[in-house]
Amino acid sequence: MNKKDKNYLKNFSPTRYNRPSVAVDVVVFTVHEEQLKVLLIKRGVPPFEGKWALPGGFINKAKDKTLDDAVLRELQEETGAIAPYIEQLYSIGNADRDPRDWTVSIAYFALTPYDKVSLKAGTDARQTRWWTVRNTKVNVKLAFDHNDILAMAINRLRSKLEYTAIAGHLLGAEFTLPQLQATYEIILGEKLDKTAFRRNLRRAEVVQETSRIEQQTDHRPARFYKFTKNATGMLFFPRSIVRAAMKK
Amino acid sequence: MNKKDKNYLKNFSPTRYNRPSVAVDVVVFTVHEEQLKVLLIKRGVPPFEGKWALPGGFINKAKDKTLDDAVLRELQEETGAIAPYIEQLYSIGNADRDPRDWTVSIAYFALTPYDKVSLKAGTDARQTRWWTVRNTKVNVKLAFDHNDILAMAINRLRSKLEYTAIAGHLLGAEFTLPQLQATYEIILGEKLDKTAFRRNLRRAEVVQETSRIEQQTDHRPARFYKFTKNATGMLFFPRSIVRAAMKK
DNA sequence: ATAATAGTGTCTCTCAGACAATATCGC
DNA sequence: GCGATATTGTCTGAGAGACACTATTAT
Repeated sequence: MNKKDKNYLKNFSPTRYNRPSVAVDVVVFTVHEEQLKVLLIKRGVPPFEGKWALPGGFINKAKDKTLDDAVLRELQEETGAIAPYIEQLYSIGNADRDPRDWTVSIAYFALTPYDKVSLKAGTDARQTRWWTVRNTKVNVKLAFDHNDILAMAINRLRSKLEYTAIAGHLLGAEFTLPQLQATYEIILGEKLDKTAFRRNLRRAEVVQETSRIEQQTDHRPARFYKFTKNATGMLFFPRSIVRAAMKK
Repeated sequence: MNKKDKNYLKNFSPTRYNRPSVAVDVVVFTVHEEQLKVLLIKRGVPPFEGKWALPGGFINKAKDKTLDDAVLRELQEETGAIAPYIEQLYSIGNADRDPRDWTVSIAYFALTPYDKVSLKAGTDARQTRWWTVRNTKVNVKLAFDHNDILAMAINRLRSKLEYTAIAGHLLGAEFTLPQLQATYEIILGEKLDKTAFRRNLRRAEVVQETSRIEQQTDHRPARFYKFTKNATGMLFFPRSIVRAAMKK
């Protein structure tokens, strides 16, 4: 920073301009009981009091150094959840989406295994629970434009499954290949070919055998696998892992 | 909105909380003289006075109804450009990127034919000009974290060429197939196979013949084509149009 | 042995990439 | 015709999708 900049900053007032509000919202997904689920909270304060909404809230300049900090903080505060995978989704901003003010929401989407989230029934009247996703919707009208954000997140999730292994973040550290394939099928809503699925996994070198085998099945037990790298989110397939989904 | 909401809003003060600043920035690309170019402006005021930067600026709640409004307004005000294709890129927000304040920037990227932009040398000291992109960079250190945003935009542009026809927005309404292929090759930095390129275009049904033919060439003249739909940005290929680029 | 699911082998048909052949302009 | 580039045709190897076959558990 040069001298002129310094001088300018001395006279700069951060509150001089009329600013929009800035919030972050998170779409947290999991898969449980053969269904794709999304984490929602019931709002305890206006506006939209009593309506279900995505977890989120306003940036706190004192607590948050970055946008990502804000997302993790809100998620922790509102749901107690720590999602192993988070990525930015889209930003929406306009004069009408929040009755209080011109508001920008930076939306994120996150993936977590079902059993990593313990929904403590908050001390206040607020409720948190998983809602089943059907097609690109939940069966409830959400606060603000959160139905739109949810639909976007679902589309992003589906298209990312085409060429990444991020669905692994919905399972535990070790998983069987039938489990992994079932996860893909649940989210995509269609059956995949076993041979092609495994061939693609093998070629992409994203999973590796463990010595562990399923116990007490009434059929041939499956072997457990784990992902090869820490950065599961960055596991790209050389070709689409679910080509079938691209057909139609 | 219910009664309780209304009552709440009456007492709501938009300036009560300490908010971050919100800006939009645009990475405008074109192709000219066999090179990918990006539109930059020289800053006329602190901070980073005299440094080159992406066009952009703060949201104006009075003038802008939406984020997209803000982008188009800033682009028009600062460069006189009207880009036929704009999409949101990414949002960056933290305490350090702008010395004035905790700032969120919502970055966009845009495509335009070279001759659609007339760079009027602004009445103030501000300069605007096209800079050549080499690899994922321009040969200058930009203000703020704009080098990072630029790199992101270039990567997004390249990967979008794999499966969409958006490069068409860099050309005029009518273009020859060799021109279109050359545009892809310039941006991707590698030669593409002519047969495969045309076969993919044909299968995707994204272009259609016109009756116009090149004039005064010293070789066989090429036919002009146009895109089949208005929404050129949404032209998806059933397969990657430039498979070669995925090899390596 | 049977039921049930895990895991593998293999065939076929499509298609990407390579390259050759042909077409059409100015000179 | 010649040089240059546009446009089309064809061959070949790789790989996706389909489906049959083998493996391993409990009963």
